Amino acid sequence: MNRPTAPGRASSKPLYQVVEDHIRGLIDSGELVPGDLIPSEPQLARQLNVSPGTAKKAIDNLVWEQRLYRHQGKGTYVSKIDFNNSLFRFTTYGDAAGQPTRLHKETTARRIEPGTPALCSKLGTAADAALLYVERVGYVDEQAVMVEYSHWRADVVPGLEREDVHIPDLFYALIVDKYGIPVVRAEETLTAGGADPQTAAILGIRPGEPVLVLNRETYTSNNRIIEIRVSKGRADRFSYKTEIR
Amino acid sequence: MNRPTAPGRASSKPLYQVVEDHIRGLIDSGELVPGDLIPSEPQLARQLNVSPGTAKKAIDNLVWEQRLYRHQGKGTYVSKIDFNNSLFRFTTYGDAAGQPTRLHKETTARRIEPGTPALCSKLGTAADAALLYVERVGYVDEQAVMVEYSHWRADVVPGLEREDVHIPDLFYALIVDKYGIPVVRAEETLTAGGADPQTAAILGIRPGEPVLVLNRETYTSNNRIIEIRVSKGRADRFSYKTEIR
DNA sequence: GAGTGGTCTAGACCACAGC
DNA sequence: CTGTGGTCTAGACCACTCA
Repeated sequence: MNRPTAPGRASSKPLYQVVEDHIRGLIDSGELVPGDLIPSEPQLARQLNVSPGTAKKAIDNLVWEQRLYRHQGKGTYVSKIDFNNSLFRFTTYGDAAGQPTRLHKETTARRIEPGTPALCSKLGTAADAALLYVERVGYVDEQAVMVEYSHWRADVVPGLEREDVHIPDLFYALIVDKYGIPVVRAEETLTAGGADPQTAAILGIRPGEPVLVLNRETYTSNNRIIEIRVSKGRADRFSYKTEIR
Repeated sequence: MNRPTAPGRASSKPLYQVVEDHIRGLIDSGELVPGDLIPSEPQLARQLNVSPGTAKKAIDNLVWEQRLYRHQGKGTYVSKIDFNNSLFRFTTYGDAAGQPTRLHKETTARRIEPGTPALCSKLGTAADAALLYVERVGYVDEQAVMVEYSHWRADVVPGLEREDVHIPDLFYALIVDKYGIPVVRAEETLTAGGADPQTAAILGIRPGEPVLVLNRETYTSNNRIIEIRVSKGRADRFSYKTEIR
């Protein structure tokens, strides 16, 4: 029907990239949200007039990028965000064995309060808009090892300020399941700092002692930020490991 | 010659993984070192009795893992280690613009000295072996922002203790070029800590003030460690950023 | 059994590098 | 010119999931 290696025109882009862009568009536009099933390989191939192998290669690339995942016999889905990739992965540092002990979080404060101009600007709200503030403490073996200070757009999580709404360890499960808000990605910046008095009191260290500081901005569809979070952890209990090649 | 989808026997491993393992073996054994050209796709296919497409897929995977890189028209090579992937990437934090200012390093001390038992054990030497100690300071705009304390197996870098041997900013270029030692990979662990007196004096901060601490172990062929390094950087000048999806 | 992805083959033509 | 990797096609059979 159409010439095998015929690029649409003007040489230009490989066909599999056209397919990739098509899928990426469906995701970025919000037409497909995390957890959705995408069209099957043969369907995509027919829709975009390419061979099945080319459609497969496009999907392969997006699977590599972790934007999609496959399930043999069922289909290919849009990835859900995986906070196990967070830089704030816990590693039992001082403990004898090297196994990653479970971190348990408790909500220690939550309220609606007016946001600072900086926060509101990033969240894309009016400069004096009310925000939901949530403070949570992470424990390992009864010992407080981290604190997180989190600000949300109050309009996207109505009712969450009520004390009787339980916040699970995996905050985002609640957001996705209860509010149906697609959490698409997050950006994290890791650095070190001295403990402020509040943090020091919670973690049981002296003010000024070193802590790891993680800033996170969480995004929903259309590149909108819905949460800004600062986490601080005891330096003797957190570290991050990689391999360079 | 052999049945198309016939797995060697016992169902077992996909053919492209067999090819991957073969190449990985060549690399890990030191038979191929970083920079070497690997056999071409058709050659690999013939050697291992698979179709060219399968060989290509195996190479694709290894390229994705960054163990190989392709150069169209020339061939496929074994990757050189890329320390730009280091967690200690510099980000001009306090500076107005966001451009990554260049970090300049100077060697401030080097000598042969007996290693501690812990160091010698990791480096695989006798418990009291002499090690090469190198101390370097990193500057940005004349300001010291990081220090690195490094220990090397003295036997692999003979003569490096002499003051007249210039150490370039990219230490590893010297190791690879002058000594021909393949630097294969490195492991890094990032955490925070308080500045020790020596570090504090160099960085111009008060002892105990927070610094980012990066531990690195550098590997050559056959999984042998040749260097153990600790880097400490001013917390207000270093950070590490990622995206979670 | 129908549909999905997973593996594998066997070719085609193109673009680039180096002689 | 030859050899390399880069793209693309058109099929085969297998393994899994679900109705």
